[in-house]
Amino acid sequence: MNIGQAAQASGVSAKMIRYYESIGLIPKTVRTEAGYRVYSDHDVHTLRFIRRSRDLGFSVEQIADLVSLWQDRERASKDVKAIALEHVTVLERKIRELQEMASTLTHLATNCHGDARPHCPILEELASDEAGQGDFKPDAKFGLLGKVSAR
Amino acid sequence: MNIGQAAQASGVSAKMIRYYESIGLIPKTVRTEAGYRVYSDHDVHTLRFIRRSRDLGFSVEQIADLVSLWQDRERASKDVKAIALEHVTVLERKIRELQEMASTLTHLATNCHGDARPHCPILEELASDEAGQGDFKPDAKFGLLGKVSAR
DNA sequence: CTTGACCTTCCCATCATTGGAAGGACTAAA
DNA sequence: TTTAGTCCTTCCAATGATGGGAAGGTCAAG
Repeated sequence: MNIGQAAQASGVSAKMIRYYESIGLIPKTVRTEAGYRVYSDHDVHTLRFIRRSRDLGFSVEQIADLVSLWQDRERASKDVKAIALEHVTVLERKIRELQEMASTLTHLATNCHGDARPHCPILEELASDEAGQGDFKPDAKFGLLGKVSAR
Repeated sequence: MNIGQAAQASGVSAKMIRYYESIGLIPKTVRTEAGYRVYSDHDVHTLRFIRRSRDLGFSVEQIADLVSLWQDRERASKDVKAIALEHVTVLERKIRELQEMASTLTHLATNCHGDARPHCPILEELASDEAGQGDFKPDAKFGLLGKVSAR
């Protein structure tokens, strides 16, 4: 099976398959004489596992751990559970941060007439000198907005 | 006031102030003879407005619009409200996506013994051939995970 | 033998932010 | 006045996961 077919069968784009190979998430495949990558059903199964993990928001690093646990028949289920729960913690923090933003904005928008006049509580809040959200400090890098999931 | 002081006073890092200037979010400042950027209290006020907007998860592009509305005494509050509500919509979608991930994972983790034995429903789910989450497809680029807010 | 669909590698862009290097400017103390 | 230390400058790179696209090789069908 070529990379395109493996992509279709797994739901992981050919681009990403090559990327995952380049970073070592999946092993280098066999190649045809012409240099084409060749995939087995087993490889597709692994790719699907990876896609599922991405859909649940796991990072590539976590996925690497999950894949290796998956392939380890001696694994302890607590190791898997720990990764999952750790991720849940992160997800919940992000959810709370987003909810705080949304509720603040919803509140401000509710108090904004939304007409042709210039008076606007939203701008007033953004421009106010007070602390506003107080100590609200999302985790720096890749904290709240932006990429939440793949695909 | 130098850039470092403006950074402290506004809560926007010196790095980001230079960046915002480079992309045109804020105008180029006056410079001293030696090339140092000089900031006024008014500039700091604008920077604080920007930081607040970032804290609420607005993109730089949206912030540019907000700043220009802020500085426009003829603005219509409905234009501001539209930006805010549009953003709320996006936030709420992300929240739903994250909640879906979290609840799926929590459910799976609940059914996982989390002991030294290898049996693990989490891995089983990730490895299963069924659709699993069905048509769950977060918006591609910067969909759900990752950067949710600045700072 | 040509056409079109596929594959290869390589580089670039995204988004906001941080880090660091190399070098100049300024300030306070010796 | 020299020196140390802190600030400033610009420029380049990395982050994380992904897509876009160019330039060129391969393959199957007509």
